[in-house]
Amino acid sequence: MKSETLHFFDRVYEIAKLIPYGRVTSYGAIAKYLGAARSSRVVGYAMNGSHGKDVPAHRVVNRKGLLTGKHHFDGTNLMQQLLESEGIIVIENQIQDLETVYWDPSKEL
DNA sequence: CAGCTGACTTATC
DNA sequence: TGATAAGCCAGCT
Repeated sequence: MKSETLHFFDRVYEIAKLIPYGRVTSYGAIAKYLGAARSSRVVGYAMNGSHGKDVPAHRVVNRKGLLTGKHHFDGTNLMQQLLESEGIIVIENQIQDLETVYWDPSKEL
């Protein structure tokens, strides 16, 4: 079971890729699904390495539905544009109707 | 080589 | 009930 230790990043990428269209999830949700609910920081940090990959990091937000990582995107409101493009309402970097678009891997998977 | 920071979350005071 | 502290892993200085 130790071989899965370093796969934390890869796991995050896998989950992020599984996020359905028009849905979003939180770092903690992914972390919890991986068995490390308190390692949510690592999930966000993993997104740092998602650059150049097929990981829809724009679909991953914090527990409050706030686009905390939007600052890390190429432009400024790119993350919001992508979410709105999927039918998600985003105002002031905060997702509206979060409960509606929220996607929990622990429940859906 | 060693310590700090960071796209967060949960628990405690 | 609101604010503070600690925890986690990996990359970077």
